[in-house]
Amino acid sequence: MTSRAVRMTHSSEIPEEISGLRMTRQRQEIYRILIENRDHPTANEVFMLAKDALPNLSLATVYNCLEALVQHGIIRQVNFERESSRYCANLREHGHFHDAATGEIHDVDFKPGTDFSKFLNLPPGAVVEDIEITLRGKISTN
Amino acid sequence: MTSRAVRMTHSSEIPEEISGLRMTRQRQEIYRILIENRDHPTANEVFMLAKDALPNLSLATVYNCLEALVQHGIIRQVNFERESSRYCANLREHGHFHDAATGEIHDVDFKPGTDFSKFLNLPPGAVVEDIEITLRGKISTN
DNA sequence: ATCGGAATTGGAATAATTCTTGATATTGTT
DNA sequence: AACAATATCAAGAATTATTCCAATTCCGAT
Repeated sequence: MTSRAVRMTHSSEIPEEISGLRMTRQRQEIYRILIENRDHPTANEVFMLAKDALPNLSLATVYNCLEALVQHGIIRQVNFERESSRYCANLREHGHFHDAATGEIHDVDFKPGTDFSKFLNLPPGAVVEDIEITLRGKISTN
Repeated sequence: MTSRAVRMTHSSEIPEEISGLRMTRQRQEIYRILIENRDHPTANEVFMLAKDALPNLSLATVYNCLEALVQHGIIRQVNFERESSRYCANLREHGHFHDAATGEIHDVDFKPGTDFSKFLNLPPGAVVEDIEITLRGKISTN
């Protein structure tokens, strides 16, 4: 009873393979870190978090793994301004709110059934494949 | 009869000063290029376009000028993925549509009166200062 | 005309990411 | 199980956009 996309291993919660991508120890660990760590870490932050499980991991490998996971639609890459890329295991369609005061990034879900392109004057013939919504502001605590 | 924000020079269409920023020859030229050139050029593209009017302009100056213009709200900086920053003299609130096939970037106006934050589940207390909408797709010609 | 602060220049420095290469590991095939 | 083919990994070099820095140069106010 192996599902089409995912094959489970006996020893771990993370499958051996996800949507055609072989889940090596490095990829598993990096994916696990992103699942447990929802604050949109950078490649370097992932690298540091992974180091104690995989002491001789290299940063290049972190980049390779993140790239592979992104390419296979397993995680998302998030860019804000010209800062380092951040990575995110939340695959729901969502935007990001950047708290200018703390630097924190919060996921922002779209209210169900919202079609943003309805509110935009798109160029004629435009077919939208992807929409990215990023908000900047602060969180007032009063 | 000098207006508060803008003082005109006799020889050019571009004011000597805009919202408190002294418009030097370099800043004028760079601003002029962005007004005439609505395809969101990069700093380097601006540099090349400005070279014949200002032969000994340096790229660092282009970056300085663009930064000054952005800081004073005279132009906008636009980032897409991890590509070079692009610059844009269109100050209307708008998003960007990236044609994946041609690489072109089209401005996308918001339909009047649209409040996008109404369709987002923002974190409690969030005060939105800025919203950025970027679409990716292609333009079908049939 | 002079003085001081701002702007410009050119080159060096930085930082994130990508590339390269050789070593290892994994898979499919016999 | 052995082998070849392929994929992955590690380490460091290379790249690219951007920023920094120090030395002029420019401009406006006195």
